[in-house]
Amino acid sequence: MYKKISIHDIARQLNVSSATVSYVLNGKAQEKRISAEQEKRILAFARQAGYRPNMVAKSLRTGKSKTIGMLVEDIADPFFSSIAREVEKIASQLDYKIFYSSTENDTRITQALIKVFRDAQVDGYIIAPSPGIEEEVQALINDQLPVILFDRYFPGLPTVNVVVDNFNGAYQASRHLLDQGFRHIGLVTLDSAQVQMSDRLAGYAAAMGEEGFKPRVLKIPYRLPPEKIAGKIKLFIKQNKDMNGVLFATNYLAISGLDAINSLHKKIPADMGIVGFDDNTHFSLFSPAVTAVAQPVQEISQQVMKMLMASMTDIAGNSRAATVVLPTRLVIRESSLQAINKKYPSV
Amino acid sequence: MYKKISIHDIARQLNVSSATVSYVLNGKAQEKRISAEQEKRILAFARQAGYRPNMVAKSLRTGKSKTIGMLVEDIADPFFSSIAREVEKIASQLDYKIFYSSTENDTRITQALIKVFRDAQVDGYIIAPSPGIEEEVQALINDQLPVILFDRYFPGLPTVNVVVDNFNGAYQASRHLLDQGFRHIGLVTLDSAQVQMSDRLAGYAAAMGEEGFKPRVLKIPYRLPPEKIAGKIKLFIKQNKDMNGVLFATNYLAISGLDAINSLHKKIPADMGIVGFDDNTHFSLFSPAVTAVAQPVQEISQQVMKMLMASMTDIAGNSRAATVVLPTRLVIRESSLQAINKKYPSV
DNA sequence: CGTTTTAATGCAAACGTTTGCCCTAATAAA
DNA sequence: TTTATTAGGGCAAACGTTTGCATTAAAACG
Repeated sequence: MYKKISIHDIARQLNVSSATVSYVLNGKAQEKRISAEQEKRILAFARQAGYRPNMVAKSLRTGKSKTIGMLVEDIADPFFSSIAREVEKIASQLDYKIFYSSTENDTRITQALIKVFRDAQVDGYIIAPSPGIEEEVQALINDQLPVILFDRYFPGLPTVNVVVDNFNGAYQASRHLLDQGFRHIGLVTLDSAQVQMSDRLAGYAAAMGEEGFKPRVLKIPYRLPPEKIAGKIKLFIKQNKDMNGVLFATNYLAISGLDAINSLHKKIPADMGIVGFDDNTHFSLFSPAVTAVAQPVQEISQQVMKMLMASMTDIAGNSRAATVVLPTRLVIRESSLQAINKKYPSV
Repeated sequence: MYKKISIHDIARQLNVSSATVSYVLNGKAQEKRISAEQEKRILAFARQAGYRPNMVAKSLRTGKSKTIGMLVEDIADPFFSSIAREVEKIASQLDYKIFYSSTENDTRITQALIKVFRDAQVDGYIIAPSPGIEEEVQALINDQLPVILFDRYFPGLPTVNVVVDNFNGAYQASRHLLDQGFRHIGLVTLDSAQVQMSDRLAGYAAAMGEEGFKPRVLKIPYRLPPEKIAGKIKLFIKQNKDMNGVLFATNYLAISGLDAINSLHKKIPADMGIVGFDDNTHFSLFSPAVTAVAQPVQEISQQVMKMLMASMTDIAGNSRAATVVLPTRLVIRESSLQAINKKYPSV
């Protein structure tokens, strides 16, 4: 195995101490009053010898790893992977590396992953928390470790959170369907008590309430395979004969929902108007194109990184709990346009 | 800041040496003949004290980081993100963590990222190489570092590669279009000399050759925004009036292509049959559903990890260069069915 | 009873950095 | 001429492990 050159090797070759080399290489020559001449020599030698610092040793000594641990629900989910992409871009500019892992929204898995990150001494945590990890998150806070939660959070914990306005997103989507003349609207959501889901439910319910309609909600268990989801949705539709609109609370529920509606030979939007939560690159290519509540991926990522960097540079624990709420954007496409409007398919 | 307990702390408390503690904690008690009694004591104490090893220190001493660096073209691309997902799953079972980064298929970026990984002392590299990084890859090989290339590779380099049979994939797709009666078929591909692309081109050309047709190829420059891509494709179609079939060499080219064809008001597949390379969860929901050459994501990931682990456990440099070629699967949907077949839309 | 073996453990170096403190010579101040 | 200062840099500990090489006491051997 090849051998990398160390700071000591440089020191020996140049007859200086490794301290001097270290100072120079860290740009502290001035501050430490190393002569300009030495500085040149050392820099030149290091460059020519292809010196590369050993980050591991550096980490051991400084306690900083220049690494961030990021926990998402599923890195293959387009929402999370596009956030990961943006976060990575910003992180690399700031000279940070990222460990990603998928939690599958599972408590045990998430707990284990947090442990792994701790062992690896990551400098900061970016987490889309799964249910039941309040204690672990609290422990991170207690240990003064920088943590940002995103997409959802625990209302009781003093964390820094970055989320979208789920209530309004769902409210607007529901209002839009109502305004388009769909009166009997159902909500297909996850059987989850997580805040992002209950907010969406509340937003939907609020809009229904305004019209004096009572909500009809289908809650799908987590980790159900797509066919089963479609099956449940079919049943839901059959059991609500007069339902002529559906709001889907997540990306993949909408996908399964489309399947279900198609297989019932209902026409969208003639027979049923639909809106999905969380936009998708492909929704515009579906036929009909699917209306969706778009999340500002780039802003979310930027806020996450901004808040994380703030937490990391703050004098330990100085960063206050806070929740950044970003607006969603309703992207109106064909799937939610009432027949009367379809004469002008300008969208 | 809180302070984690170290092996020395345990040793002190228990009046043993840190060596003993280390042995016990690493399961070498037997081998090092630590008495069963001591073993119990130490294990019990460590557990109760919540001891967690410092991976950084461990890495420094052993030279192993239990970390893998993975370079993909774009983590937000569903193909790469789903591979990342599988790889992560296997890796975590093997107790490895993963750094992912997106190269954007850019030489400079990739070079920089490889440097970052080297500095971080990753134990192995999984790379979807961008053009122009032959030297860096060769350098990794020279330094006996475990490297697996996937999706594409450099035919000249003695690396371990995991790819799909791009030639046959494209050949079968082209044959399928021909067999469905589409005679004048174009290929929309990337302006890239990378092996996966040239293989797809060759497969397409071979099928055309069998029928005595001459290929018509549109090469799209890298990193062109979707609208521009669509524009070029429109032009391509206009300039080839008799063209009635198109094979798209990548996922996102197909997406832009659909846009282009729609805006020209051509009907798929009546006016034009199409097939995309690389399947997508949503292709089945498009209207018409899009035929695609599916890549075996799971197998790719498994092979990648298998080969990587083999490289890592081999006595340095013992792992021979090899190229694992996995078959693709043509998923036939409506977009490639000639009118005559559409009477039986059984697919 | 002297000599080997073996069982059970300890010592301390090493991994490559960073950093608080020390040292020496020369210059400036008094 | 003393005494402070300053410039320029070196020493060595420390970060938390792992591991080659002792070391010691008891047991086994001859």
